Amino acid sequence: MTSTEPALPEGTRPTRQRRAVATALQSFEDFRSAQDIHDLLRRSGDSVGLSTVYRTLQALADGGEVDMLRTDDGEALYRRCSATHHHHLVCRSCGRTVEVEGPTVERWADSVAGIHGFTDVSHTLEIFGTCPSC
Amino acid sequence: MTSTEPALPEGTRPTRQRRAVATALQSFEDFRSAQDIHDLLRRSGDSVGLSTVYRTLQALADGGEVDMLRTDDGEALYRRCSATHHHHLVCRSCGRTVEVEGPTVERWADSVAGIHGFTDVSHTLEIFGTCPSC
DNA sequence: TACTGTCATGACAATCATTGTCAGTAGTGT
DNA sequence: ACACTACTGACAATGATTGTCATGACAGTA
Ligand SMILES: [Zn+2]
Ligand SMILES: [Zn+2]
Ligand SMILES: [Zn+2]
Ligand SMILES: [Zn+2]
Repeated sequence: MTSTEPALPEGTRPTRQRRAVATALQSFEDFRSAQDIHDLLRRSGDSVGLSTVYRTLQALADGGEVDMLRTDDGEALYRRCSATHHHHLVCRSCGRTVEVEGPTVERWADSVAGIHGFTDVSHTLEIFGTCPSC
Repeated sequence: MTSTEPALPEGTRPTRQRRAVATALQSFEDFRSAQDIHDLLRRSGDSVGLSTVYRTLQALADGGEVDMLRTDDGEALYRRCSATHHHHLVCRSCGRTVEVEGPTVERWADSVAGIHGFTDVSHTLEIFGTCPSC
């Protein structure tokens, strides 16, 4: 199976810049900031304006094509993930990330919300730790 | 049972300002930003410098006396919570917050991390939805 | 190909939560 | 009262993110 590039949002133009961002997202496995990715592109010769990097990442995140999480100090990090619903196990020191699934948790979250009468439910769940190599 | 004021960190002085912040935290049930709390204090006549509000909230959060979560756009929000480990069910429109516990989830998170060889594990979990009154 | 209307880009400025500075203030113990 | 610090707050600085808008690229049409 070939890993697929994040699909660009519907009704937008597949410009060089957007393609470059989508491709860059294929080149790492951990979560990176918009600025990291901007640097990555500049270094690879495929330079893209910082605003465009931000806009593209946000569009991809809105479309569910990439996952976004916030560091402890509020910075947004992005990562190309698989299409199915999952959560992350992230190494605090090197950033290595493993996708994990927890059907039980999903059910639990929905059920708890339901009991309290909440509708239109979503959740965020991330696990942090130190990976074996760190 | 009387709801207890968040305890000020060890080895610090119980100044008027810190007490004011701790007291303010008793006066609301939802998550509020440092600036919200700063306003609250100013309005109540118990004015405290903004830097001090930030510093105090961070100290309380570090000490586990208050919980902190990040909005979708990265802003830090604080709330006085109970002492036991729990998670939050938060109304996206009015902010009403319910503390929830999920022993199963805790175990699941630790177990998943263990399977992948991660140590020193922690996790974040929040549930969002629309509350009955919204 | 030339033309046209629209979307996208990027250099730059602006925002805004948060953090740093540091001289002045207020606990705390003697 | 004194001395020793920790604490405070007005203000400046930081830094990620967003807004601006003139210029450029795309797609469709003739
Ligand atoms: Zn993911
Ligand atoms: Zn690691
Ligand atoms: Zn809580
Ligand atoms: Zn509500």
